Amino acid sequence: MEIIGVNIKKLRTEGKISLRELAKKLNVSASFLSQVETGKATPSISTLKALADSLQTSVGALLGESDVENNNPVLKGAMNKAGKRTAEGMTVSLLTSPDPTKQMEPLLFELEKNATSGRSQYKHFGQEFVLVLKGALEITLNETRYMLQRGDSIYFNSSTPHIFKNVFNGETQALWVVTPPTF
Amino acid sequence: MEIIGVNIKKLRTEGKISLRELAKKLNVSASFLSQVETGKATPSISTLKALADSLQTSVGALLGESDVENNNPVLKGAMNKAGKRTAEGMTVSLLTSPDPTKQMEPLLFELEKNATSGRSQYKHFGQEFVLVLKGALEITLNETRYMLQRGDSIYFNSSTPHIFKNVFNGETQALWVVTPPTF
DNA sequence: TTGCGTGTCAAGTGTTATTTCACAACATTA
DNA sequence: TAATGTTGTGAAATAACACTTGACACGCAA
Repeated sequence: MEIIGVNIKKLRTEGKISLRELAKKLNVSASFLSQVETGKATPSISTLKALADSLQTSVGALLGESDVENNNPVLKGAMNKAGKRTAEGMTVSLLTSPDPTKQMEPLLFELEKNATSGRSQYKHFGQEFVLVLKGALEITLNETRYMLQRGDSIYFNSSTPHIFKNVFNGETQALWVVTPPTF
Repeated sequence: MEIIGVNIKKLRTEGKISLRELAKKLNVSASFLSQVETGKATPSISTLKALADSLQTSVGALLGESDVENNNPVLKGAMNKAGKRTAEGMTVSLLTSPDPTKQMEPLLFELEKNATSGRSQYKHFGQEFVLVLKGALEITLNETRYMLQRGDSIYFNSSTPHIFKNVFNGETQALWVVTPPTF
Protein backbone atom coordinates (compact mmCIF):
# COMPACT_ATOMS: atom_id res chain seq x y z
CA MET A 1 0.00 0.00 0.00
CA GLU A 2 2.92 2.33 0.54
CA ILE A 3 3.65 2.06 -3.13
CA ILE A 4 1.62 5.23 -3.33
CA GLY A 5 4.13 7.11 -1.24
CA VAL A 6 7.08 5.83 -3.19
CA ASN A 7 5.57 6.89 -6.47
CA ILE A 8 4.58 10.27 -5.18
CA LYS A 9 8.00 10.95 -3.80
CA LYS A 10 9.63 9.86 -7.00
CA LEU A 11 7.53 12.12 -9.15
CA ARG A 12 7.84 15.01 -6.76
CA THR A 13 11.61 14.86 -6.52
CA GLU A 14 11.96 14.35 -10.23
CA GLY A 15 10.05 17.52 -10.69
CA LYS A 16 12.23 19.25 -8.13
CA ILE A 17 9.26 20.26 -6.07
CA SER A 18 9.59 20.69 -2.35
CA LEU A 19 7.32 19.01 0.12
CA ARG A 20 5.88 22.30 1.29
CA GLU A 21 5.44 23.59 -2.20
CA LEU A 22 3.44 20.60 -3.32
CA ALA A 23 1.49 20.56 -0.08
CA LYS A 24 0.46 24.12 -0.65
CA LYS A 25 -0.98 23.28 -4.04
CA LEU A 26 -3.04 20.51 -2.53
CA ASN A 27 -4.13 22.45 0.49
CA VAL A 28 -2.74 19.93 2.88
CA SER A 29 0.07 20.23 5.35
CA ALA A 30 3.62 19.39 4.37
CA SER A 31 3.83 17.09 7.31
CA PHE A 32 0.90 15.06 6.15
CA LEU A 33 2.36 14.80 2.71
CA SER A 34 5.55 13.50 4.22
CA GLN A 35 3.60 10.90 6.16
CA VAL A 36 1.92 9.83 2.97
CA GLU A 37 5.21 9.54 1.16
CA THR A 38 6.71 7.46 3.93
CA GLY A 39 3.69 5.21 4.11
CA LYS A 40 2.64 6.37 7.54
CA ALA A 41 -0.66 7.73 6.34
CA THR A 42 -3.04 7.20 3.49
CA PRO A 43 -4.67 10.12 1.73
CA SER A 44 -8.33 10.30 0.93
CA ILE A 45 -9.35 9.64 -2.61
CA SER A 46 -9.98 13.26 -3.32
CA THR A 47 -6.55 14.35 -2.16
CA LEU A 48 -5.06 11.46 -4.05
CA LYS A 49 -6.75 12.74 -7.14
CA ALA A 50 -5.44 16.22 -6.51
CA LEU A 51 -2.05 14.68 -6.00
CA ALA A 52 -2.18 12.86 -9.31
CA ASP A 53 -3.30 16.05 -10.90
CA SER A 54 -0.50 18.14 -9.54
CA LEU A 55 2.04 15.52 -10.48
CA GLN A 56 0.54 15.26 -13.93
CA THR A 57 -0.20 11.61 -13.69
CA SER A 58 -3.16 9.39 -12.89
CA VAL A 59 -4.41 7.83 -9.72
CA GLY A 60 -3.99 4.43 -11.29
CA ALA A 61 -0.36 5.10 -11.97
CA LEU A 62 0.20 6.26 -8.40
CA LEU A 63 -1.33 3.01 -7.22
CA GLY A 64 0.99 1.08 -9.46
CA GLU A 65 -1.83 -0.14 -11.61
CA SER A 66 -0.52 1.10 -14.89
CA ASP A 67 2.68 -0.76 -14.49
CA VAL A 68 4.19 -1.46 -17.82
CA GLU A 69 3.58 -5.07 -16.93
CA ASN A 70 -0.03 -5.28 -15.90
CA ASN A 71 -1.61 -2.63 -17.94
CA ASN A 72 -3.07 -2.92 -21.35
CA PRO A 73 -0.20 -1.58 -23.37
CA VAL A 74 -2.22 -0.57 -26.37
CA LEU A 75 -3.52 2.88 -26.93
CA LYS A 76 -6.17 2.95 -29.60
CA GLY A 77 -6.43 5.75 -32.09
CA ALA A 78 -4.18 8.11 -30.26
CA MET A 79 -4.21 10.50 -33.13
CA ASN A 80 -7.58 11.94 -32.43
CA LYS A 81 -7.70 11.69 -28.70
CA ALA A 82 -8.57 14.62 -26.56
CA GLY A 83 -5.27 16.03 -25.40
CA LYS A 84 -4.61 19.16 -23.46
CA ARG A 85 -4.37 22.53 -25.02
CA THR A 86 -1.14 23.81 -23.61
CA ALA A 87 -0.74 27.03 -25.51
CA GLU A 88 -2.40 28.98 -28.26
CA GLY A 89 -3.05 26.60 -31.10
CA MET A 90 -1.09 23.79 -29.53
CA THR A 91 -2.50 20.50 -28.32
CA VAL A 92 -0.55 17.75 -26.62
CA SER A 93 -1.79 14.23 -26.01
CA LEU A 94 -0.13 11.46 -24.14
CA LEU A 95 0.36 8.35 -26.20
CA THR A 96 0.63 6.12 -23.19
CA SER A 97 -0.68 6.14 -19.67
CA PRO A 98 1.47 8.15 -17.29
CA ASP A 99 3.57 5.90 -15.14
CA PRO A 100 6.64 6.55 -13.02
CA THR A 101 8.18 3.27 -14.07
CA LYS A 102 8.21 4.20 -17.70
CA GLN A 103 11.44 5.41 -19.17
CA MET A 104 9.95 7.21 -22.11
CA GLU A 105 6.99 9.40 -22.63
CA PRO A 106 5.55 9.55 -26.13
CA LEU A 107 3.49 12.60 -26.90
CA LEU A 108 1.56 13.76 -29.87
CA PHE A 109 1.86 17.45 -30.65
CA GLU A 110 -0.69 19.13 -32.83
CA LEU A 111 0.02 22.66 -33.90
CA GLU A 112 -2.39 24.90 -35.69
CA LYS A 113 -1.17 27.27 -38.29
CA ASN A 114 1.50 29.61 -36.94
CA ALA A 115 1.33 28.06 -33.51
CA THR A 116 4.55 28.25 -31.59
CA SER A 117 6.00 27.24 -28.26
CA GLY A 118 7.39 29.66 -25.77
CA ARG A 119 11.09 29.70 -25.15
CA SER A 120 12.13 26.36 -23.71
CA GLN A 121 9.11 26.02 -21.57
CA TYR A 122 9.66 22.30 -21.41
CA LYS A 123 12.51 22.04 -19.01
CA HIS A 124 13.44 18.61 -17.84
CA PHE A 125 16.85 17.27 -18.39
CA GLY A 126 16.41 14.20 -20.46
CA GLN A 127 16.51 13.87 -24.19
CA GLU A 128 13.96 14.34 -26.90
CA PHE A 129 13.18 12.77 -30.19
CA VAL A 130 10.82 14.41 -32.62
CA LEU A 131 9.35 13.00 -35.79
CA VAL A 132 7.20 15.18 -37.99
CA LEU A 133 4.16 13.25 -39.11
CA LYS A 134 2.37 15.95 -40.97
CA GLY A 135 3.13 19.51 -42.00
CA ALA A 136 6.42 21.19 -41.29
CA LEU A 137 8.11 22.24 -38.11
CA GLU A 138 10.84 24.75 -37.46
CA ILE A 139 12.88 23.93 -34.39
CA THR A 140 15.41 26.33 -32.97
CA LEU A 141 18.15 24.84 -30.82
CA ASN A 142 20.54 27.30 -29.28
CA GLU A 143 19.90 29.98 -31.89
CA THR A 144 20.30 27.45 -34.67
CA ARG A 145 17.29 26.84 -36.85
CA TYR A 146 16.32 23.48 -38.24
CA MET A 147 13.62 22.90 -40.77
CA LEU A 148 11.79 19.61 -40.46
CA GLN A 149 9.50 18.38 -43.19
CA ARG A 150 7.18 15.46 -42.88
CA GLY A 151 9.21 12.32 -42.20
CA ASP A 152 12.17 14.21 -40.81
CA SER A 153 13.26 13.73 -37.27
CA ILE A 154 15.57 15.31 -34.76
CA TYR A 155 17.25 14.24 -31.53
CA PHE A 156 18.55 16.61 -28.87
CA ASN A 157 19.14 17.15 -25.19
CA SER A 158 16.24 18.72 -23.38
CA SER A 159 18.61 21.02 -21.55
CA THR A 160 19.44 22.95 -24.69
CA PRO A 161 17.03 25.83 -25.07
CA HIS A 162 14.53 25.00 -27.75
CA ILE A 163 11.63 26.67 -29.44
CA PHE A 164 9.48 25.30 -32.18
CA LYS A 165 6.96 26.66 -34.55
CA ASN A 166 4.54 25.40 -37.13
CA VAL A 167 5.63 26.88 -40.43
CA PHE A 168 3.23 24.86 -42.51
CA ASN A 169 0.19 26.33 -44.10
CA GLY A 170 -2.10 24.12 -42.06
CA GLU A 171 -1.91 21.79 -39.10
CA THR A 172 1.34 20.17 -38.15
CA GLN A 173 1.51 16.91 -36.29
CA ALA A 174 4.62 15.65 -34.59
CA LEU A 175 5.46 12.68 -32.48
CA TRP A 176 7.51 13.70 -29.47
CA VAL A 177 9.26 11.19 -27.29
CA VAL A 178 10.77 12.48 -24.08
CA THR A 179 12.97 10.87 -21.46
CA PRO A 180 12.69 10.74 -18.53
CA PRO A 181 8.99 11.38 -18.11
CA THR A 182 8.95 14.51 -16.03
CA PHE A 183 6.44 16.27 -18.14
CA MET B 1 -16.60 12.58 -7.72
CA GLU B 2 -19.65 10.39 -7.71
CA ILE B 3 -18.45 8.90 -10.93
CA ILE B 4 -17.03 6.22 -8.69
CA GLY B 5 -20.44 5.24 -7.47
CA VAL B 6 -21.91 5.17 -10.92
CA ASN B 7 -19.18 2.92 -12.19
CA ILE B 8 -19.40 0.61 -9.23
CA LYS B 9 -23.12 0.28 -9.52
CA LYS B 10 -22.88 -0.38 -13.19
CA LEU B 11 -20.35 -3.14 -12.81
CA ARG B 12 -22.16 -4.65 -9.88
CA THR B 13 -25.54 -4.79 -11.58
CA GLU B 14 -23.99 -6.01 -14.78
CA GLY B 15 -22.54 -8.86 -12.79
CA LYS B 16 -25.89 -9.47 -11.15
CA ILE B 17 -24.43 -9.13 -7.71
CA SER B 18 -26.54 -7.86 -4.88
CA LEU B 19 -25.51 -5.02 -2.66
CA ARG B 20 -25.29 -7.24 0.38
CA GLU B 21 -23.42 -9.92 -1.44
CA LEU B 22 -20.73 -7.57 -2.65
CA ALA B 23 -20.56 -5.85 0.70
CA LYS B 24 -19.89 -9.15 2.37
CA LYS B 25 -16.91 -9.79 0.14
CA LEU B 26 -15.47 -6.43 1.02
CA ASN B 27 -16.23 -6.68 4.70
CA VAL B 28 -18.24 -3.50 4.68
CA SER B 29 -21.90 -3.00 5.31
CA ALA B 30 -24.38 -3.07 2.49
CA SER B 31 -25.65 0.25 3.59
CA PHE B 32 -22.29 1.87 3.23
CA LEU B 33 -21.86 0.39 -0.18
CA SER B 34 -25.17 1.88 -1.17
CA GLN B 35 -24.05 5.28 0.05
CA VAL B 36 -20.92 4.95 -2.01
CA GLU B 37 -22.89 4.05 -5.08
CA THR B 38 -25.20 6.98 -4.65
CA GLY B 39 -22.35 9.37 -4.07
CA LYS B 40 -23.24 10.02 -0.46
CA ALA B 41 -20.00 8.62 0.84
CA THR B 42 -16.51 8.04 -0.41
CA PRO B 43 -14.65 4.83 0.37
CA SER B 44 -11.10 4.72 1.59
CA ILE B 45 -8.42 3.83 -0.88
CA SER B 46 -8.02 0.35 0.50
CA THR B 47 -11.71 -0.48 0.21
CA LEU B 48 -11.72 1.07 -3.23
CA LYS B 49 -8.94 -1.28 -4.16
CA ALA B 50 -10.87 -4.22 -2.77
CA LEU B 51 -13.84 -2.98 -4.70
CA ALA B 52 -11.91 -2.85 -7.94
CA ASP B 53 -10.61 -6.30 -7.17
CA SER B 54 -14.00 -7.83 -6.57
CA LEU B 55 -15.40 -6.20 -9.66
CA GLN B 56 -12.47 -7.41 -11.69
CA THR B 57 -11.37 -3.98 -12.74
CA SER B 58 -8.86 -1.37 -11.69
CA VAL B 59 -9.09 1.63 -9.46
CA GLY B 60 -8.21 3.81 -12.38
CA ALA B 61 -11.12 2.45 -14.32
CA LEU B 62 -13.49 3.08 -11.42
CA LEU B 63 -12.27 6.64 -11.35
CA GLY B 64 -12.91 7.01 -15.03
CA GLU B 65 -9.25 7.18 -15.91
CA SER B 66 -9.16 4.26 -18.26
CA ASP B 67 -8.73 4.78 -21.92
CA VAL B 68 -11.99 4.69 -23.71
CA GLU B 69 -12.57 3.44 -27.17
CA ASN B 70 -11.78 5.68 -30.05
CA ASN B 71 -12.27 6.13 -33.73
CA ASN B 72 -10.00 5.82 -36.66
CA PRO B 73 -6.89 7.90 -37.01
CA VAL B 74 -6.47 10.61 -39.58
CA LEU B 75 -2.77 10.35 -40.07
CA LYS B 76 -1.33 10.23 -43.54
CA GLY B 77 2.19 9.89 -42.26
CA ALA B 78 4.36 8.33 -44.89
CA MET B 79 8.08 8.55 -45.04
CA ASN B 80 10.61 7.18 -47.40
CA LYS B 81 14.15 6.62 -46.42
CA ALA B 82 16.71 3.98 -47.09
CA GLY B 83 17.35 1.37 -44.45
CA LYS B 84 18.81 -2.04 -43.84
CA ARG B 85 17.03 -5.15 -44.81
CA THR B 86 17.17 -7.20 -41.65
CA ALA B 87 14.92 -10.09 -42.51
CA GLU B 88 12.67 -11.26 -45.26
CA GLY B 89 10.54 -8.36 -46.20
CA MET B 90 11.61 -6.26 -43.26
CA THR B 91 13.58 -3.04 -43.41
CA VAL B 92 14.81 -1.08 -40.44
CA SER B 93 16.23 2.40 -40.56
CA LEU B 94 17.78 4.36 -37.78
CA LEU B 95 16.14 7.70 -37.30
CA THR B 96 19.11 9.15 -35.50
CA SER B 97 22.84 8.68 -35.55
CA PRO B 98 24.12 5.91 -33.29
CA ASP B 99 25.47 7.31 -30.06
CA PRO B 100 26.12 5.60 -26.72
CA THR B 101 25.04 8.64 -24.77
CA LYS B 102 21.61 8.55 -26.25
CA GLN B 103 18.88 7.22 -24.05
CA MET B 104 16.50 6.34 -26.83
CA GLU B 105 16.79 4.85 -30.22
CA PRO B 106 14.11 5.63 -32.74
CA LEU B 107 13.74 3.21 -35.59
CA LEU B 108 11.54 3.02 -38.61
CA PHE B 109 10.25 -0.43 -39.44
CA GLU B 110 8.93 -1.19 -42.87
CA LEU B 111 7.30 -4.53 -43.39
CA GLU B 112 6.23 -5.94 -46.68
CA LYS B 113 3.12 -7.98 -46.96
CA ASN B 114 3.16 -10.97 -44.56
CA ALA B 115 6.58 -10.05 -43.23
CA THR B 116 7.16 -11.15 -39.68
CA SER B 117 9.82 -11.04 -36.99
CA GLY B 118 11.31 -14.12 -35.43
CA ARG B 119 10.44 -15.04 -31.89
CA SER B 120 11.66 -12.34 -29.55
CA GLN B 121 14.83 -11.75 -31.41
CA TYR B 122 15.05 -8.28 -29.99
CA LYS B 123 15.81 -8.96 -26.38
CA HIS B 124 17.38 -6.25 -24.35
CA PHE B 125 15.75 -5.15 -21.20
CA GLY B 126 14.66 -1.66 -21.79
CA GLN B 127 11.26 -0.57 -22.89
CA GLU B 128 9.67 -0.09 -26.26
CA PHE B 129 7.15 2.22 -27.75
CA VAL B 130 5.59 1.49 -31.11
CA LEU B 131 3.38 3.70 -33.20
CA VAL B 132 1.85 2.31 -36.36
CA LEU B 133 2.12 4.87 -39.13
CA LYS B 134 0.72 2.89 -41.98
CA GLY B 135 -0.93 -0.47 -42.44
CA ALA B 136 -1.65 -2.82 -39.56
CA LEU B 137 0.57 -4.68 -37.19
CA GLU B 138 -0.13 -7.67 -35.03
CA ILE B 139 2.05 -7.80 -31.94
CA THR B 140 2.14 -10.80 -29.67
CA LEU B 141 3.29 -10.17 -26.11
CA ASN B 142 3.48 -13.22 -23.92
CA GLU B 143 0.99 -15.18 -25.99
CA THR B 144 -1.40 -12.25 -25.99
CA ARG B 145 -2.16 -10.80 -29.37
CA TYR B 146 -2.71 -7.13 -29.97
CA MET B 147 -3.97 -5.68 -33.18
CA LEU B 148 -2.63 -2.26 -34.02
CA GLN B 149 -4.15 -0.20 -36.74
CA ARG B 150 -2.66 2.96 -38.13
CA GLY B 151 -2.47 5.51 -35.37
CA ASP B 152 -2.48 2.97 -32.57
CA SER B 153 0.47 2.67 -30.28
CA ILE B 154 1.76 0.27 -27.68
CA TYR B 155 4.21 0.41 -24.81
CA PHE B 156 5.85 -2.61 -23.23
CA ASN B 157 8.93 -3.99 -21.54
CA SER B 158 11.48 -5.41 -23.91
CA SER B 159 11.97 -8.37 -21.64
CA THR B 160 8.55 -9.75 -22.40
CA PRO B 161 8.79 -12.05 -25.40
CA HIS B 162 7.39 -10.35 -28.43
CA ILE B 163 6.76 -11.18 -32.04
CA PHE B 164 5.18 -8.98 -34.64
CA LYS B 165 3.76 -9.46 -38.05
CA ASN B 166 2.40 -7.36 -40.84
CA VAL B 167 -1.22 -8.34 -41.27
CA PHE B 168 -2.03 -5.59 -43.71
CA ASN B 169 -2.60 -6.21 -47.37
CA GLY B 170 0.35 -4.05 -48.33
CA GLU B 171 3.26 -2.35 -46.66
CA THR B 172 3.18 -1.55 -42.97
CA GLN B 173 5.25 1.21 -41.45
CA ALA B 174 5.85 1.58 -37.75
CA LEU B 175 7.89 3.90 -35.63
CA TRP B 176 9.79 2.00 -32.99
CA VAL B 177 11.47 3.71 -30.08
CA VAL B 178 13.66 1.58 -27.88
CA THR B 179 15.43 2.25 -24.62
CA PRO B 180 18.23 1.82 -23.88
CA PRO B 181 19.98 1.66 -27.23
CA THR B 182 21.62 -1.69 -27.72
CA PHE B 183 23.04 -1.12 -31.14
C1' DT C 1 -51.35 -12.27 4.55
C1' DT C 2 -46.37 -13.58 5.79
C1' DG C 3 -41.74 -13.72 4.45
C1' DC C 4 -37.61 -12.77 2.10
C1' DG C 5 -35.28 -10.27 -1.19
C1' DT C 6 -34.01 -5.80 -2.92
C1' DG C 7 -31.90 -0.68 -2.17
C1' DT C 8 -31.90 3.58 0.77
C1' DC C 9 -31.91 6.80 4.71
C1' DA C 10 -30.70 9.01 9.52
C1' DA C 11 -28.15 9.01 13.24
C1' DG C 12 -24.87 7.39 15.54
C1' DT C 13 -19.66 5.32 16.53
C1' DG C 14 -14.71 4.72 15.50
C1' DT C 15 -11.23 5.21 12.74
C1' DT C 16 -8.09 7.95 10.54
C1' DA C 17 -7.14 11.69 7.56
C1' DT C 18 -5.20 15.89 8.54
C1' DT C 19 -3.24 19.66 11.50
C1' DT C 20 -0.26 21.88 14.68
C1' DC C 21 3.93 22.38 16.50
C1' DA C 22 8.31 20.99 17.19
C1' DC C 23 12.74 19.05 15.97
C1' DA C 24 17.22 17.95 13.45
C1' DA C 25 20.03 18.35 9.27
C1' DC C 26 21.77 20.93 5.78
C1' DA C 27 22.53 25.44 3.14
C1' DT C 28 23.24 30.22 2.63
C1' DT C 29 24.48 34.71 4.08
C1' DA C 30 26.49 38.14 7.21
C1' DT D 1 30.76 32.21 13.99
C1' DA D 2 25.93 32.79 14.47
C1' DA D 3 21.88 33.79 12.29
C1' DT D 4 18.31 32.69 9.17
C1' DG D 5 16.15 29.92 5.92
C1' DT D 6 15.49 25.87 3.81
C1' DT D 7 14.75 20.90 3.76
C1' DG D 8 12.11 16.37 5.53
C1' DT D 9 10.24 14.00 9.60
C1' DG D 10 7.82 12.81 14.31
C1' DA D 11 4.28 12.84 18.15
C1' DA D 12 0.19 14.15 19.72
C1' DA D 13 -4.28 16.43 19.28
C1' DT D 14 -8.48 17.31 16.58
C1' DA D 15 -11.62 17.36 13.12
C1' DA D 16 -13.54 14.96 9.49
C1' DC D 17 -15.64 11.22 7.55
C1' DA D 18 -15.46 6.18 6.57
C1' DC D 19 -18.31 2.92 8.18
C1' DT D 20 -22.12 0.64 11.24
C1' DT D 21 -26.48 -0.10 13.18
C1' DG D 22 -31.04 -0.46 12.72
C1' DA D 23 -34.53 1.04 10.79
C1' DC D 24 -37.81 1.83 6.50
C1' DA D 25 -40.34 1.08 1.87
C1' DC D 26 -40.70 -1.48 -2.17
C1' DG D 27 -41.39 -5.69 -5.13
C1' DC D 28 -42.10 -10.58 -5.61
C1' DA D 29 -43.32 -15.25 -4.37
C1' DA D 30 -45.60 -18.67 -1.28
